[in-house]
Amino acid sequence: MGVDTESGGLSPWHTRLRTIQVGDKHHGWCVPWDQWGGGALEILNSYEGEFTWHNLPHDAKFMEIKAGWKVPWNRCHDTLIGARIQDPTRPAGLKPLTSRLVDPAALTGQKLLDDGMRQQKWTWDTVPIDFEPYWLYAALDPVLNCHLYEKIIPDVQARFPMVYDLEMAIVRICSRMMMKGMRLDPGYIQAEQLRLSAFTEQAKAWLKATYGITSVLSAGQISRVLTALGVEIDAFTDQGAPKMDKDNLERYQLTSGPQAAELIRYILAVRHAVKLQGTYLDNFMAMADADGILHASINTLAARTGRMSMSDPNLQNLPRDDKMIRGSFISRDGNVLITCDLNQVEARLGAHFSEDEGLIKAFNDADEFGTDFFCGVAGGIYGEEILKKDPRRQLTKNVVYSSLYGAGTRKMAQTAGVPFEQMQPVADGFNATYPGLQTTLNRIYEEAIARDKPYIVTPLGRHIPLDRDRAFTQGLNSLIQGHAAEYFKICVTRMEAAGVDEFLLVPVHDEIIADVPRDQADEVARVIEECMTDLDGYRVRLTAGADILPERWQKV
DNA sequence: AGCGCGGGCGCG
DNA sequence: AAAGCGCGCCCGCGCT
Repeated sequence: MGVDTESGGLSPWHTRLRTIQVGDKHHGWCVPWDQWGGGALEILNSYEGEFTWHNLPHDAKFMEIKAGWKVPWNRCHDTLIGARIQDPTRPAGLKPLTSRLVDPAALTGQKLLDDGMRQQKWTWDTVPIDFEPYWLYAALDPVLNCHLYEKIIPDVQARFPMVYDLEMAIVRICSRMMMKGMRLDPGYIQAEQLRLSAFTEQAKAWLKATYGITSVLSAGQISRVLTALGVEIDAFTDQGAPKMDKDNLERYQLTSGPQAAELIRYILAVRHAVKLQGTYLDNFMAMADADGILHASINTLAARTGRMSMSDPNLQNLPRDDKMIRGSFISRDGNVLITCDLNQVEARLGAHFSEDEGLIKAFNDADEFGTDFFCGVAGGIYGEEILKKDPRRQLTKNVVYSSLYGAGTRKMAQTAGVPFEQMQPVADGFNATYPGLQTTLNRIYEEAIARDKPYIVTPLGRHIPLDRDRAFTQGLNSLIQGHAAEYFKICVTRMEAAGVDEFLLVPVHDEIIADVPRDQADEVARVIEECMTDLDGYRVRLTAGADILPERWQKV
């Protein structure tokens, strides 16, 4: 049975459920929730077979929160998940997908509905349920979904069985995280908003009065003023516009006179303040529910590598070093927040996949003797003991990570902030001492481009497509990032099996945040660490470290 | 007014 | 021969 819902908007905490639709390959029913909701639930409850959805976690929120219906996860399929496993780069919306895989006519209804809504200025909340294109194509959705099911799910279950099982488990666990949501501290946020806007207003007034600059993001305005102040602009975007990003402005700041330097200092400070307030604080408040809980959306299969993404708002890119933004999130009463992240998981998987004896030994030594991995690697390159404060350690670290990402020596030097000539011997020394990574990088590239459409295969059997003209830089990184993503997802399913899934809040690529009653914190932190640890499944250990945060999402 | 894009910037 | 990977959100800008 195919199931779908229509609502007034995307968030069940801000909009209403309007219809529940059910259907099979030949019939679809569109049931208005207000009038006949009980009937729809009757249908769902009396059915004992398997359900198919397109973007189950989205509908699950409305079904559980608005309809009070418990999703029978073990009887549910998701054709969106299946489609993204088949090909993560293909448009995966219900209608584009159906038109491609089943019948081109699937797209025609969308246009009628769009035109009608535009003409009448209807939104998803106000379009009348009896507007024919609305109910007609709502009822069609579960029908299309049943056709899609046949094209996608058996194929995915046959070709990617472990990946599909893992992704369906993650959809279930992350749905629970979304419904739980994160608790905000509104007083704290408001105070920070006021502090930031006081600065921004004063600085903007100064920029306008002194230089006529009305926007700190306008490259045109800024470059004109800098030029007038004697700065020679020498960096440009692909389109030929003056490049006014942070790196270049900081460069001009160092080489220009005091006036230009002061101007740049203000521009960067305002940009930073605007970013913090606009991207983060304002959105936190705007998107919170009536109880001050923020239910950010998790896309469990967003990136082609299998990574998750988040939106509305994205909680995976909160500033890390400045504690202010993360401080907006607090534990529930009587609870503490726990964060647990995998230790250097990409570098460890790089060592694992490279099969390089030196890199593997460097990790094993570091784990066994509690020493620093990068000091060990640097020691191998330079043939002498390297201490943690030695600048050669940082250079080595840059070379290791850049290599995992397929960067060339030029980019390595740029990232490290050193001249090319200084980076070259380090890169050469690394490749001579630890040749496995280069060999693996080349092998993966050759294997991938030998295929009709280039792709790599992860240990779980996931296919990650590569762009042919970028395959060299994507290849090894896709394998590492892709397996890190699926390993992390496996860890999360272990947490569910261990019974701590009820505490989980947010997945951040290699880190999980949890909200735990204070008296269970030590025990849960230990369990989560254990779920993220694998001591013998790889050529190096995969380990994790948990921190208990007494109040806010801030390391102490 | 709404849309798409480029540029910019936050994270892992 | 040499080649940084993956996201989401904000604003300015040109276009419709």
